Amino acid sequence: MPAVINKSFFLHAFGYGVAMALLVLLLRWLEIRFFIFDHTTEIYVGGIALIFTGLGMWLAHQLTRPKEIVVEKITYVEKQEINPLAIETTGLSKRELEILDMMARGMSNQEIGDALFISLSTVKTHVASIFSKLQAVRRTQAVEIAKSLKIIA
Amino acid sequence: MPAVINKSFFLHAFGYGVAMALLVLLLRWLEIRFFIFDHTTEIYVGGIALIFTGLGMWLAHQLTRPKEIVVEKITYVEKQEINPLAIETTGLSKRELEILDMMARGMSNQEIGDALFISLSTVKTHVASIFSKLQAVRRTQAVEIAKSLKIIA
DNA sequence: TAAAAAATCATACTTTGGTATGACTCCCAT
DNA sequence: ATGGGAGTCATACCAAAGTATGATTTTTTA
Repeated sequence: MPAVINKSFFLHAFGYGVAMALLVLLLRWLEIRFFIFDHTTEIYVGGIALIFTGLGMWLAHQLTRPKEIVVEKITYVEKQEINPLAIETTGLSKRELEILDMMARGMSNQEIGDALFISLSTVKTHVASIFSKLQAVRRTQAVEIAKSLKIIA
Repeated sequence: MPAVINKSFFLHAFGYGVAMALLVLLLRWLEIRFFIFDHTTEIYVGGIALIFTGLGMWLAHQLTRPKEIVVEKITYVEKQEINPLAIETTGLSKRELEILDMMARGMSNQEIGDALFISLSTVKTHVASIFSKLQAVRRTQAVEIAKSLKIIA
């Protein structure tokens, strides 16, 4: 709506201009009818008026145009954020999430176990649980799913 | 802004009315001077031109007064683009890159072989070559390295 | 055209990954 | 207090992944 306001305003303003011109012409015409003046001068003057009105508008437009432009730059950076809601949905526990993250970094089960001071068996159990919850059958697949779900970065 | 448009429009309309009245008076005055004091037509026309130029400029000014703000929204989206130069550096062949991409999508060696109509052995050979070139020892690691190098998306 | 690089396949072997099952402890919530 | 979830560990087995080596064919390139 606000976009067409100016347009309608312009139409109204133009309408006023036209109305004014018509009124002047009407007055002139009435005058002519009484005093029998030179028609050509009136028409000539009317044309001059119209032309210079347009010229004035164009001039003003040319003069004020650079001032009207306000540039607002908005920068959106798509972050690789995690989605806590998605984590809730999958039902992954804190430990599982931790191990999933380490898997995504290319660590082996043994390395994960060593880093977390837990046995390889435990890691395997967690991994199996992760696969189950993410409906994956391979760790690379689990990582891919997790990333697509924004569970991990 | 849109709420005050109608109000300001009426003010403008009133302004137009006053302007019209003044204009008519001015024209009358010029006319009187033209006929009574017998000035040249050039002066009359020149006056008309000046007046209507001013009118046009005023009109244009009125039209552009609600300072139309041009909002230029520039959106930067950080794309996960691939870096061809990095691929060059690693020396990965076209086939290896293809297989690396499939690995990243969680596919097994067998699945990759089936998809590319090549044997499991060939896939393994390619995978081994990929690991060597990316200095990885596991596929999850290779994928992580490849992604960090922007070799794959 | 000959050498190099890429792509293919195979066989044998080791390592890691993944599945299944069962069990133990701890915590907290009904 | 007790059942259930979370975390832990183990054993056993099979599948998949990864390593090593060698070979053939195709394609590229110097």
